[in-house]
Amino acid sequence: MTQSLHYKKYAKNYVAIDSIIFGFDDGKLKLLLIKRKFEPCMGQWSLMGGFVGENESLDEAAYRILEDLTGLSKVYLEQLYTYGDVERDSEARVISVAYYALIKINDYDCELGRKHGAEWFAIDDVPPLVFDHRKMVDRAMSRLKRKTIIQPIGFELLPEKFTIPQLQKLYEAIHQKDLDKRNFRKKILSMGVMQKLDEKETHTSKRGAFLYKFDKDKYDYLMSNGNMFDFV
Amino acid sequence: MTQSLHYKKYAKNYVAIDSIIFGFDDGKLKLLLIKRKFEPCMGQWSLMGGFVGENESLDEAAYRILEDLTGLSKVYLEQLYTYGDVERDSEARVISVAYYALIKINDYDCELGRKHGAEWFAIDDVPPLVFDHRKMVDRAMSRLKRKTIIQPIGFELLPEKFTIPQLQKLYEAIHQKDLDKRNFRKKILSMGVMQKLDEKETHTSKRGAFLYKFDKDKYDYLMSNGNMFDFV
DNA sequence: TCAAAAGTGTTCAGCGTACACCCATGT
DNA sequence: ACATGGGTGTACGCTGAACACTTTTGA
Repeated sequence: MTQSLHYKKYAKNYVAIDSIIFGFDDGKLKLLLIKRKFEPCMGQWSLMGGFVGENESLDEAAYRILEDLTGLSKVYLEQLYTYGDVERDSEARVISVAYYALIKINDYDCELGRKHGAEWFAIDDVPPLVFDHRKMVDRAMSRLKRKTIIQPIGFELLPEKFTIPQLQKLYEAIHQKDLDKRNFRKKILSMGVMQKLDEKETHTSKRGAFLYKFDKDKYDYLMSNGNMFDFV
Repeated sequence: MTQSLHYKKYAKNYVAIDSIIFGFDDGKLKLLLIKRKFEPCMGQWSLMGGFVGENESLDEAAYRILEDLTGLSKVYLEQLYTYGDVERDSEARVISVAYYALIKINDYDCELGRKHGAEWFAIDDVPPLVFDHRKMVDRAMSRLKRKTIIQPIGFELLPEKFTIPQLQKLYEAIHQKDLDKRNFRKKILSMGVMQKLDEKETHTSKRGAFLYKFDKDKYDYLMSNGNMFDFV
C-alpha cells in the first residue's frame, strides 16, 4: 500500500494540517495561537499545526493535532481550505490543509496549552502570523459567519448551559455588529432547538437570566425531516 | 527550498488534483469524465486528474490539468475539498485536492478530449466512478447549487450570448426542479447584470427569444459597492 | 431609590411564490 | 389555423428590521 508501482515517477510533498481554533470568552471571539518552538520562524506567532502521518486520514490528523494542544477530542472540526503555493513555507514545499475548530473555552486544558506556548487572542487583536496563516484566519472567519447563519453551530462555543444574552453576544462577536435583542430572541426561539431550564445565571445581572440548553435531538429531528434549512 | 533541514523526519505524500468539470448542453447539466488509461482501475470511469508538480501551486496544477483535457484556460475553477483517507486510492496513499470547473461546452476541444478518452455524461446518468470520485461529484453538486443562489456563476456554463429561457433551463438543471418563468425573469433582471441585445435566437422557437449578455462590469461594480450580496 | 441587565409585541417594507393569458411566427 | 415557445402583472403571506417600555433585584 505504501509502495507504488505506477505513481513512483511523481514527486511527493509534505502535507500538513493547520488549525484555526476559535473560542468565546469575556464577550469576545478568540483564537488560540502558539509561539513556534522550532525553525523556521521560531518565536513567531502561528496557528497550531503538524504533519499528516502515513497512516492517518486528514480528519484524523486534524483531531490528533487539536487534542495535542487542547486535550479535547469531541469538538466541532471542519475542513476549511487547502493552501499549496510553492513558496508559502519558507523552509520547504509544504501543502497545508486548514481546519477550523470551535471549542468551549472552559473545557480547554490550560496546562497543555502552556506547554506549547499557546495563548488566546481576541479576533480583533491577532498579532502578525507566519507564512499565509493570516489568510487562513480570514477565510475561517468568513466561513464561520456564513455557517452560523444557516446552521446553529454557535452552541459549540458556549458551555452546556447558557443564557440568551450570552448567545446573542456570541453572534454579535462573530458578525461584528450589534443585534436587536427582541428580534434575536424571537428568531432563536422560533428555531425550536432551545431547551429552557429552571435555573438562572445570576453573575452578570442582578435579576438573572434563564439558562438554556441546545436540544440536539430536536435539531437532528428537524434536520432529518428537512424542515429546517432546505437549501443547505 | 526543496531541501528541508527541519522537516525531513516527516513523511511525504503524493498530492493529486481531481477535477469535476461541469458543462451544459441540450438542457442538461453534464460532467466530463475520462476512461482511465493507466493502472490502477484502468478502463473505469474517473474524474480527470493528475499529480501536483514540484514547482506549481495547487491552482496552477488544476488549471494545467484542465487545459490538458479541454484546451481551455480561462474558465471558472474553484477549489472544492481535499480528500485524504489513507485507503482512498488502491495503489498508494494519495491526497487529492478536488476542484470544480464550469466550462462553456461549445468552446471545449473535442479532439483533445477524445485523446483522453473523455465523454460527457448527464448528471443524472453518471456511471460508477473509481475511488471516492462519486463523493467528490456529490459535493460539487451541493456547492454549485449553493453558489448559484448567491453568486451569478451560472453564466460560466452558457455561451457569450444566451436567452433567458436558456438560463432558466440551466438553473432548473442545477437545482433539479422547475421554476416559474415570470418569477425567474423578474429576479434575474432585477439583479441588473443582464445586458439585453438587439438580436434574437430563433432556433428553438418560431417567435424567437432575445439574446442577452452577462454584464461583468456592472456585476463587478455592484459587488465592489457591497450592493449585491452583503452576506457573502 | 437607583442602576443594570432581562424580558416582552407590534408595525412595516420587501421578497419569494403562486397563478393565467396574450404574442409572434413557422408550418 | 394552429401549435410552439416567448413574454408579461398582480395579490398574498412570510420574514427580517425597526422600535420603547416594564421587571427584577443587589447595592
